[in-house]
Amino acid sequence: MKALINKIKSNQDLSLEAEAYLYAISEKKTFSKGTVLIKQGQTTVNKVFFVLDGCLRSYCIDKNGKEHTLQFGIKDWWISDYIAIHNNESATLAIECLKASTVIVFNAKKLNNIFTQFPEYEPFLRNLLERHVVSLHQRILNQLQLTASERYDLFLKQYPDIEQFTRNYHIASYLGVTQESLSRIRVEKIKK
Amino acid sequence: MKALINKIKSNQDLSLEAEAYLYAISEKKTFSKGTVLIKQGQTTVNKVFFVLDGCLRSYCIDKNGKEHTLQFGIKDWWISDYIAIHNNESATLAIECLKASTVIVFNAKKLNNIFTQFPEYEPFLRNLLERHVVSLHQRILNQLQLTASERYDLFLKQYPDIEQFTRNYHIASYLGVTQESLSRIRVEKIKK
DNA sequence: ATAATTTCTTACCATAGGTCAATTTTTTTC
DNA sequence: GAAAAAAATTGACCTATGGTAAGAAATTAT
Repeated sequence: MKALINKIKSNQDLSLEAEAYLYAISEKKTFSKGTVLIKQGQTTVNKVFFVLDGCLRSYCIDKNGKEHTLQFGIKDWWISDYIAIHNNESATLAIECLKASTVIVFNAKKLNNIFTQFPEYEPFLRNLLERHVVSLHQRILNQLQLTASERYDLFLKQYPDIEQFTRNYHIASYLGVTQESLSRIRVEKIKK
Repeated sequence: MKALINKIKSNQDLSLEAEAYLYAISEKKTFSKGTVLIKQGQTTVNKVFFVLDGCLRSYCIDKNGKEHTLQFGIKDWWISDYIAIHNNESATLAIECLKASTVIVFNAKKLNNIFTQFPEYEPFLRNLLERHVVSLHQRILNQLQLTASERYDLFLKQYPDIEQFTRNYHIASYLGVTQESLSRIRVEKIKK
């Protein structure tokens, strides 16, 4: 939790009250590998996670039973089902721990109300959202213009240590290829 | 401009000073079809556009000379090269008018500074960014799980009137297929 | 309106990536 | 650490989409 507070403080001041409130609406928790934090289809999504340590993944299962990974959540990242929260609908995504992970669990509504009481948090969130938008723009452009192999290279650069925690099909479903294709791509890379 | 002010006011109050400032940092302009508002590679991007009327498009040209459309900007949408603005680098995208368009042009820096003087704008922007993030999440998931034909169907639902303004290759490059493939998809649809 | 230009369609072939199934390898469980 | 389960690889084949090129159609410019 201190990690998050310090992160915010590195960019702006924070009153003691504001800091206290953040503690009040959150809870540090550790989950074992395989724990499902949000289940696709559950009727309400009211939690947002800040990752202190470990590795989470958000994904959906389509009508054919195939998984598609939207995001990996590693140290210092936020993860949740923002589609469900924002549209106030049942969970479109599942979130699971790919390894034992320590996260700060926030109540989504309380976190969203923090701004009415402590507008001082606004710049922090604005910056966070902006960076998120930019990274999503980048991801879409990459998906449009790069081959599967190039996307895999980029992925390894962006998440240099993640392969220890993920199964190949996690990465494949993030890149938008089958696990078999990713396997072949990996073989090609080794050859070179 | 009134349209934008009213939009903000529909969700919150706005002081007269704050309203006046918004006028001060913006300028309503009309551009003819084909006008390039941002050129890919230009050294600085310092403008953000709010579309009052018309249709814009942001896209990039890759190393093979192929275009990839990131976004269409229609009535009431914001459009710019947020990648460049946020990373403070030269333009990664181009923005052009697909038809004669009236937009409000904002200075990006001044728009970003508006919050230090008028924090009352924060909730509006936060909401805007959140919705944007959610729609980008949706787009990524769609790209991962839908076929080109399904993505086209969805596109037509999301932008019911846009085909009047766009060339087929604009849409194809947004969906991530070649213009020839889109042409074939369209033929299949007519058959059914 | 007519000519020039751009865009769209279509036919043919090429290819990246998908599917399925068998086998090997790795990871988990007891 | 052995057995069971899960994941990764591999091969054979398949399919959706891409590439090319030429002609048709639509749009734009004169």
